[in-house]
Amino acid sequence: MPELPEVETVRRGVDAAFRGGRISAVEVYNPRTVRRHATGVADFQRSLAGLEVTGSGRRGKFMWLGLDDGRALVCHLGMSGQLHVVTDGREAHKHLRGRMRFSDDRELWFIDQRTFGYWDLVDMDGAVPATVAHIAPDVFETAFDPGLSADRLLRRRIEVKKALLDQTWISGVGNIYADEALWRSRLRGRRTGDSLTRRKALELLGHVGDVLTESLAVGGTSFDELYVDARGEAGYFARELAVYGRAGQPCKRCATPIVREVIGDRSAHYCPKCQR
DNA sequence: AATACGACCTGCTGGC
DNA sequence: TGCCAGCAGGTCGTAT
Ligand SMILES: [Zn+2]
Repeated sequence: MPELPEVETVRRGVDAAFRGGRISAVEVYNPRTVRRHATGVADFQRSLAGLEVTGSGRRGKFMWLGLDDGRALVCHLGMSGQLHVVTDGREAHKHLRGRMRFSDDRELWFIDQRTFGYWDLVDMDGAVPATVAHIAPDVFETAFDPGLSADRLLRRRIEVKKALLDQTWISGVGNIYADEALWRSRLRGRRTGDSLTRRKALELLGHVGDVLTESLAVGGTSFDELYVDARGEAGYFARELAVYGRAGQPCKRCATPIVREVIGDRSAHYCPKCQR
């Protein structure tokens, strides 16, 4: 569920709450939460206790908290993950997977219905954690090079929709914003990368940046309680969506009913008239 | 190298 | 009421 705007919204909330904070104890309630940590749950919990959160970072949908031992706590939200700043004594959530207590007794809760999200403690590899090094820069990073990215897309034989979901090409785009960027570009997701002009590829990348920026400005997209920010607040971009989840409803440009199809085992939504 | 596909989960909805 | 298929904001490992 959470794509770049949602993850960035969460990161900002967590950073504001815990930058400079010291971790006193960590509890993991579902071992899957720490499945990527090779040395296991006990080592994970023990290693974090006593460390200070020095800051935070994000690349695409991967976010992390920087720690004063030089490592990072990588947090991926998967399809349904949330991080909540808890300052009261609220009752445990049904999908509470992990809990981190700070020295001032505030807590960071990881709630995740489907358990595709995870926590991991990893060494840094330059600017990003080692386990994030294979992910391409997102469109907001200074390392992002639109010309280079466009050129790479033009050499791809896969559908553009699939390329947009490939986090090793550009990161941060998921199923919602892929469909929205394609609609804004008047491109069908079925088109292959090598069928685009360079100009069109650059236009697509521009729309990716625009839609992510606009969504972030209103806290991201929330359809239900599965996505809320670190304070439990919903985002408001759902009302701005042109195609995602709008099958059968009129295109906002030409009133033709939006069509749902399947590309690469994911739903895809488009206007059959004004997307080619 | 690039591409394709199943696996990993829980829960909700709609049809019979 | 029960049961089952289908669907959901993602990524990774393995096989071609
Ligand atoms: Zn249209």
